[in-house]
This record gives sequence, C-alpha cells and structure tokens, in this order.
Amino acid sequence: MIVLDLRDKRPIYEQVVEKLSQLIVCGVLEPDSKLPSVRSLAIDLSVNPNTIQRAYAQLEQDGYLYTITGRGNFVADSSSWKKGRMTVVENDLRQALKEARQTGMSRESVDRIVVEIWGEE
Amino acid sequence: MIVLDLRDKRPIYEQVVEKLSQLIVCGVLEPDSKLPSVRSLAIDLSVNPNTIQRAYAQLEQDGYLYTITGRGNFVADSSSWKKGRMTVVENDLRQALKEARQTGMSRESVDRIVVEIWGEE
DNA sequence: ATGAGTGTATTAATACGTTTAATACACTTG
DNA sequence: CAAGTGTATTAAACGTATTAATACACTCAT
Repeated sequence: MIVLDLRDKRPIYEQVVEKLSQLIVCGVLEPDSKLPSVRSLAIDLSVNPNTIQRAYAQLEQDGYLYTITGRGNFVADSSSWKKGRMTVVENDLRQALKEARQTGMSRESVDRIVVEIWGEE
Repeated sequence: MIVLDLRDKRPIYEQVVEKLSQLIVCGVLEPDSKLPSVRSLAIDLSVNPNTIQRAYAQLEQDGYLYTITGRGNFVADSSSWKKGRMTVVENDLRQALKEARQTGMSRESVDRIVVEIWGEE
C-alpha cells in the first residue's frame, strides 16, 4: 500500500502519516473504506505496531480517519479534514511566497509557476 | 542580535542558521561586516560554542558567510548565496503550490495571496 | 615576541525522542 | 468461544543534539 524511504531522516510514523494522508486527500482511498489494521500494516512495513498506532492516532487527530474499536480504522469524509488541511496549506503557501519575495523572485516568475501547475487555460 | 525560541523543537544550530541567513538575505547584515565570534555568540545565547560552530559551518557551506581563521566570520556577498537560495525557495514554492492545488485551492485565491504579499500595484 | 582573541578539531558524557519489544485489556465478529 | 481489532503500559535499544573540556593554529595589537 505504501513504501517507506529509509534514507528519509524523519520519523517513520511521520512518513506513514504523510503517505496515507496524501492517498486520502487525492481520493485514492474512498471515504468509509477500511484501512489496514495496525498489526497487518506493521508487518507489511516491517515495523513495530506501536509505530503504526502512533501514525493512526495522528491521522485521527487530523481528521483523516475514524476509529471503531474492535473493527478497525476507516477513511474519513473530506468534510472532516478539508478545513484544517486548507489552513495548513495556506500558511505553507504564504510562507513560501514571502521567502520567494524576500529572495528577489519576481511576481512574473511566480505567475509563470502558477500557470505551470494549474494549467494554461 | 538574535533570539532563540525554546519552544521550537528544531535543533538550536538550525534556528541560528535560519535567523542569521534571514538577516543576511534581507540586508540587515551588510556584506563583509563581522559576525559575532563563536564564543561571544555562544555566551550571548547561553549555548555551547560547539553549537554555534556547527551553525557557522552550515552557513559557510551555504555561502552566507566566509571565514578567516584567527580573524572571524564575515557576511558574504549576495552573489555567493543568491543562486542556491533561489533554487531552494523555488522548490519550496512549487511544493506549496502543488499541495494547495491538490487540496482544492482556487487559482483566484492564490492570486489574492500573491497580491497581498507583493503589494497591489 | 607575547598575549588575547579568533576559528577548528577531538573526545566524552548527557539528554531526549524514536523505535522496538513484550505484554495486557476491551471490544467486535463469525 | 476464538480470532481479529484498537488501545495502553513499561522497559530497553538506538541515534542525534547538546553540553563539556580541551587542544591547536592563526591573527592582531602591544
């Protein structure tokens, strides 16, 4: 389901959070679909179950999944994470833009990149 | 000269690198001006000299300062760091924009923020 | 030349967070 | 009831950041 990058210096649980939240955000994992169990994903990634549990706790905290004890973890509806995700993303964007301006990047260069990412139309 | 944020979870040397590089990029510290010595800054921040040394080594690596043994550390000319800084900043911006788009932010919202930061004119 | 101030390098010890490990418990399903 | 689920706890191993204590080479003012 996901692959870990051992060269990455970040904690494993953080990588798991990142990968799974991306899959949820981009719609690959449908709402209410069942996620791998803590133990099975731990075995799949050759990692300790505690590490997965921590990642799942974080994902639940951020609204990306909901938990039913004894049944498993399930993908949450976008309404649960959309708001929080949007503020985080907007803050990141503001920060990146400020640094770009401070470094002397022209507004035209920014526009060019925006067009490049959003598409020409 | 700079103030540390003890609540920040990042390593101290990383904070020092960030703060000083910002001061250099935005022009507060003029090229060829002398930076605090390793020992004096360490005392100023109530931190170990090794920590400052590590920060200065990183800053030299990134082209923000140059070192003259026995004399001290001095602010480098913008030509030394402009190029590398620009690519880093551009990559960060691209990443932030991709995530904004993926989360569903409209191009108009992005334009609004750009205007907000670059100014109306 | 000498001494104070500079950057640099090395080694050891300490502190902290991550991860592993081994359990135990409560819940749900077949 | 048994197997699978999430959850919680405790201890140990491990890596990195940080502190600490030195030592060395260089520059500058005296």
